Amino acid sequence: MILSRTSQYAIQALIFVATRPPGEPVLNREIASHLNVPPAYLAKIMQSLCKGDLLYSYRGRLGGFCLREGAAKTNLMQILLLTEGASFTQDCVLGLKVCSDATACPMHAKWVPIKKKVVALLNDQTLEKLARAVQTGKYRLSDLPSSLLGSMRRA
Amino acid sequence: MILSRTSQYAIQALIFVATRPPGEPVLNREIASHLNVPPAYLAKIMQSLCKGDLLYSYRGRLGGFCLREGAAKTNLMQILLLTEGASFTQDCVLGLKVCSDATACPMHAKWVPIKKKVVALLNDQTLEKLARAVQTGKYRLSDLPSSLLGSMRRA
DNA sequence: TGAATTTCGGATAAAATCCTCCGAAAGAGG
DNA sequence: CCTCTTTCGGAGGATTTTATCCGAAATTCA
Repeated sequence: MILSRTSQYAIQALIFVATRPPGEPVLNREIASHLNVPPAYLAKIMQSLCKGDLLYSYRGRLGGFCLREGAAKTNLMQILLLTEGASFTQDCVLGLKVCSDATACPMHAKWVPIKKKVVALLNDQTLEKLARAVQTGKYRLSDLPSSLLGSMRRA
Repeated sequence: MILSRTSQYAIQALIFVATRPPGEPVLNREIASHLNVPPAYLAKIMQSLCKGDLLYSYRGRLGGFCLREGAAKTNLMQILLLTEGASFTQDCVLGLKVCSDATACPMHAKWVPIKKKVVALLNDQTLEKLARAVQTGKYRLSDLPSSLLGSMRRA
């Protein structure tokens, strides 16, 4: 409904790294298997997150990825700017090239307040917060073991 | 940020047809040129809207597309069910296969209320309402003439 | 009947997104 | 030094989405 797979993988991976002790590099392989995501594809995404200055990468043994200093304060909006591009929250819902308060599509007036809420939420949710939510055990990043899948789907 | 091009074209086209006198078929060609949308592609979309029981189609001279009786009361959610599929509002923001109140991703709790607002809006906006908004002249469906484009972009 | 017009249906092309592969570079440890 | 491990970078494949084309069927009108 909203995010590309690339964005979803990027956010998941960053949260996962944020749950790990800072300074200890996490392997791409480890992240991918924990998130159940294609490793080779994730590797590309991790690369772009390095270029976006969110991660450090280290090669060789003891290599892997670490959050950059301060990156724990990164919010989802900043991540999505990297993965979805700047027009992410700017585009018109109906796809008009120009749609502003001055001249708008028929959804504009009702849509803008909702979009503002979405943007506010994305700005508010930092890796730190999200990682903590996972660490408490109340929320999760990985898929459920298939043995539990049947019972949970119905919930 | 939210809708596929197909969905955007579908909604635009339906609103446009809804602004025209009911019972007078509107040509695909006319819709496409007014919305500035690829005609051959729009034709496919119109076809699927016919199969989704939103439109009638007539072939030959005096042919074209009309809203089905009662279709003016169609809301955007119903249209998107046709164009995006049923999972449109059900999928997890972070892409987890299972994400419910019982076992959720770390965004779930904050995301659900916003999603509810989006769904409520989509349910509330009918073709009738949207067409009327266009007819008053306050809102528009077509792109701006390029002569005005420069001044409006800045608004 | 025949000509013109329009949608229908299927095949196909183009572009974007998602994903894989592989050699090279860099680092760790023996 | 060599070997092993990891990310890097570029090329390429697969799938989905977006878009085009064309012959056939239906309809109108002369």
